[in-house]
Amino acid sequence: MKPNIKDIARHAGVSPTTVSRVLNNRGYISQKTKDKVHQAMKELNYFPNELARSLFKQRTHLIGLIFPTTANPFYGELIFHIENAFSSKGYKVLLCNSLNRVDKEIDYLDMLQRNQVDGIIVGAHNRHISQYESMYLPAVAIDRNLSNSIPVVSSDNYLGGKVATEHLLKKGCQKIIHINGPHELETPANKRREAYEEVMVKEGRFPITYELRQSLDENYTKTIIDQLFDENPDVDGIFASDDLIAATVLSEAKKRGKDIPTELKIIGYDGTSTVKTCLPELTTIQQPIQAIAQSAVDLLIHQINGEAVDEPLKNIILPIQLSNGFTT
Amino acid sequence: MKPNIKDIARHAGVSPTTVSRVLNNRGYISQKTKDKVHQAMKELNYFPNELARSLFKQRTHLIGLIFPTTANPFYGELIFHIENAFSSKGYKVLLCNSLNRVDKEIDYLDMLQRNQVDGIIVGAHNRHISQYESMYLPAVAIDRNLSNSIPVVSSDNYLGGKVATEHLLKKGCQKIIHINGPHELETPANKRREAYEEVMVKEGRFPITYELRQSLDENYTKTIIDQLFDENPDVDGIFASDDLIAATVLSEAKKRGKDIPTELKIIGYDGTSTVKTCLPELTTIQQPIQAIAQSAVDLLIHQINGEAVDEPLKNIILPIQLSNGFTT
DNA sequence: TTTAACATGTCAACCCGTTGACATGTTTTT
DNA sequence: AAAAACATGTCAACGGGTTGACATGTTAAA
Repeated sequence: MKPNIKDIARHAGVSPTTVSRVLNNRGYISQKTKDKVHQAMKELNYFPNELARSLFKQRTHLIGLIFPTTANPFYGELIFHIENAFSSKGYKVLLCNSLNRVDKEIDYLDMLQRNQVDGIIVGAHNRHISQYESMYLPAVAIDRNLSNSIPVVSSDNYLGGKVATEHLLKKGCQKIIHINGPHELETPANKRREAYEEVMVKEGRFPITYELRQSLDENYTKTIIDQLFDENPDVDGIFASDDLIAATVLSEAKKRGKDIPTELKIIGYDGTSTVKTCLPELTTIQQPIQAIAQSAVDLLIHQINGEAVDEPLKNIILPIQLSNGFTT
Repeated sequence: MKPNIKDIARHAGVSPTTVSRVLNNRGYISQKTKDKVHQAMKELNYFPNELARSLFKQRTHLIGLIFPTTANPFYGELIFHIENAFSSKGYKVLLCNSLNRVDKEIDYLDMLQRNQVDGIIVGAHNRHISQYESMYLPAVAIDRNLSNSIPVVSSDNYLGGKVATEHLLKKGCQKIIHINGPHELETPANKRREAYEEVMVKEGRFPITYELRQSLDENYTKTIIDQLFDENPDVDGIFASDDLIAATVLSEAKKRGKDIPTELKIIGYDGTSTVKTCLPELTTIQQPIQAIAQSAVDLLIHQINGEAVDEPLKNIILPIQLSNGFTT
């Protein structure tokens, strides 16, 4: 079986306490003893059992990440940066793909607490989940209000929606339509929609928002976009609430022979490096993905260390940037 | 502090053993007692400590995933399916982004073993790492040989390279060039290159492979592609070893005013749904991502359950598919 | 009425490493 | 020569659950 600390002690000819002292750099130990112990660990292929250590220390250095899915490039990149940042500070990350399903999110939350994670970062979107309120656990939300006490990190979604809409207006669009995800989820996209609608109204335009409900049908998005074009043959500007929707709009528009950007201008949202590589021509609102990740990680570690979260940190809003492409 | 099993016992007016029996469905317990215990757990917000359970049971239901980065859509999707499959079987997943760096991979491997994971799935690419040989731990590799005893799951990379090359030939390309990642890494792309080179030679053509070394420079890929076009103004077919490279080729070609597919045909590799959404027109070799994930997960759980891995399972090769777009 | 099956309790050992208290001996420093 | 620092050992409690052994009492089936 796996060797334990006693096996190492025996093999190195010292006491278990001495091994523990070497492992934790406590008290006085001679270099010779250190070497002997390290040698023994190597020879027996010993890995200190973190379960036992964590159990005693009441600290796991384990973080739970609840996100919709790593399959989406925005989350894939965000999670990458989050894991990176945690890893460099000695934390490990448990990955949970909630798929924006309430039942999954609740199950994961339960699982993470059983596993004694030191904290969680939640970027999933869902209807309100009450569990977060009674929870005693350091947490940071990304782009979502989980409870009064849980700080939120996000980029400036309202500004993003505003900049996108104003950009299309400035480019001369007469009929601008917005496509958005499910309204009932607490997504940041709602603020983008809000901004779009307010800017439109302020400019004396009539806002039209198409809603994409959650669907298992692969072609659902295409169907709705098709419908949008059928119902609005004169549309000349589309603001999509994320780049993948924008990409679908783009290809559907091309199918219909619409010239981009003369007949139709398109702007997306997110600006992931994946989409930038695949569709460098797409105009989009770029989120500061790495900065969001870093802020969330710092804020969580701050809490884990028992430091208070001052009011200004309760709601961190990071700047977005217009990334000008050829689709507008 | 967090309640423990004794607190629950006291609160429910039963013995700790009874609580444990309820928790594990062991022995005889009346419904009334079960209810009392569950009620107490709810009231005290109790989460059974998995560390303690795992420590005793010598089983964590924890799996380590070592992959280059979730930021890449291929890995993002693969990891999504892997996590999904594990989650449905009661396993949790520790995410490690190795960035194809040997030092990171070794550190993660160490960390995972300290954390007593039940097994690991490795999809990272690197030079040979000897640690895998001495390791006593169920493992599955994706697209890479880690050691003699560790089974490998992959899609048919040789066939993929062959199909891609033959496809370009069939479409009438006269000068086909291949672009590939770093040769020194043990990547599946090497088999794609091998197939390309063999098919070319068999057809009496001269194979030309451009190698993309690992680089921190964002524009490095573009630079090499630029160089490729400069050095080969007559190139009329490019087989890229992944879709993101293909996408870059596509946009660089457009910049040079090359008409796709008449002047230049492009074929990529991977066929992730992200790229399919962004670039539906791209011809590519589609990997069965979900099937790869499922096979790897099944195979690992198989090993964890102590069942032998028969010879045919040691090297699972799944079929690829040509996804015909408009770039060829 | 006897015998199972049911229901719950007590107790201790175990999983593995950590830590504080205390002891003992060796060096090194004043 | 005395005091301080260094080096290692022994021992037991602890973190939080699990499990087997054993005891006792109740209820239901034979």
